[in-house]
This record gives sequence, C-alpha cells and structure tokens, in this order.
Amino acid sequence: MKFATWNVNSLRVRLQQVVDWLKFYQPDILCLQETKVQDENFPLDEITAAGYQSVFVGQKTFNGVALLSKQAGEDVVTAIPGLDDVQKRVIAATYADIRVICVYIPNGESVESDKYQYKLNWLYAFHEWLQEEIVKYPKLALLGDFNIAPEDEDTYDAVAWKDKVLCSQPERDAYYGLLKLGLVDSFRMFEQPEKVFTWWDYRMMAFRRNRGMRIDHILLSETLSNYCVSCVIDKSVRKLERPSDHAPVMVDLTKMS
DNA sequence: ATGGTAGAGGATCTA
Repeated sequence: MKFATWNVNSLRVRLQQVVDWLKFYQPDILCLQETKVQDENFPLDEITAAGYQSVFVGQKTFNGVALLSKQAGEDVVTAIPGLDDVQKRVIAATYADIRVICVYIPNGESVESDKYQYKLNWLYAFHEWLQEEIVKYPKLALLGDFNIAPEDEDTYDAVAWKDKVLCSQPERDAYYGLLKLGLVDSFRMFEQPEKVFTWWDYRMMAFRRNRGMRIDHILLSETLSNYCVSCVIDKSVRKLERPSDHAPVMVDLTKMS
C-alpha cells in the first residue's frame, strides 16, 4: 500500500499534474491540502476518471483538504470536533482498519502574528482529538502540511530560521507532542541524504538554490510503522511548469500488501 | 535593501 500527501496550492490549477501523478504512482491514498476550491466546484469527474474516489471539504480562496483513494472510506470527519473554526484544514476517513487523517496545519505567518496564536491553539485542539483517535484506531496515519520543520536539519539555514515561524520551540514542542501520542516520522525511519525538503518558496529562486524546508510529513502509529519500507519525497514535480511550491511525500507499506 | 512569486479574486490577503 502506498499513502501520499501533497499540498497542491490550488487543485484547479494543479489538476492535470495531480491526475498524471496518480496515474504514474498509483497510490492507494493521496491526501491533498490547499485545494482552494468550494465543494460544489470540486473536480470530481476528472478525479473519478483517474480511478479514484474522493472526500473533501473546501472553502473559497483559502485552505481546503481532500482524500483521494482507490477504495471508499468510512466514518469521514471534516473538522476537529468541538473546535469552532471556519477554516477547512482537516479531513479523516477509515480505509479497511486504517485511520487516515489529512491535515493542513496553520502557517502562523510569524511568531508575532495573531495567526501564530491561532496555530498554537489549533495544534492544542488537534492534539486533544488525535489522542482519542489513536486509541480508537491503532493503525493510524497522519499526513499533511504541518508547517513545522521538526529539526534544524529540516531547514536550509538553521541560523537564519532560529526561533522563526515553522521552527520556533513552541511549534516544535507541539509537533513532538503529537509524536508522543505514539507516532513515528516515517521519513526519519530510514537513512536519508542531507538537505532534503518538501517546500521551497516561489520567490528568490529558492528551489534552484535548494533553499527549502521539510514541513510536509507522514506520521505513522507504531503498529503501522512496522509495515513501512520506504518514505520518499518526489522533488520532480517541483520542476514542472507552474508547480505547486510543495513536493509530494509518499510511504510504502509493502509489508502489509 | 524586510525585497521577491504565486493563487484567488477583483483590493489586498495568505503563504
């Protein structure tokens, strides 16, 4: 089984890239973030034609998440229960006995911003909900754009980004708080080269200079991690014309088959 | 030098 995540930064702009990617890699599940499309405009026909089912929750202009899957999901949840939030940032579904949660964690803008407080509050509420979910579902995968670089090695310049948004200690504490619930960073299960990132700013030729950050993650519950044989970042799509600023991340749970 | 680019939507906001 292959699970993947990709912040597409507008599904309508990236639709052909997503369809091509699905056809090439044939993941069992693809989590999308920043679809930026209202539900009535979701490109259902094109996704269906590619052989995938979809569940989604979107809004005008910003945010929006979706789960594309070969098999139908059950027990779909489209918000953090109990959190009063107009922003569409989470969707979860169960496939066989595996709970898949797709998240678009707030960016935060800067540590001085009100959006940073919103991010920390959101992470607290998400933690509370995830704690319940992982008890209910021992096989759980959490995929998405976390907008957090867990370690200095996940940044192109740790000195420049020290205590900045995406790297600040409260954000990293919240990230490791999620791991403490019983999740493993699939990327770090394996030996990896240095300077491997998932996001590069559109500006300042950041991609060409590999000035990126590793902020998109696939976290697996310990039960599920036993089946994981690889975690790769597909940098190739970032080189396409009109790319998303994020690259997809994919895990292979082949041992499960 | 606090810039630059991309997306949505139709002036700025978000990232």
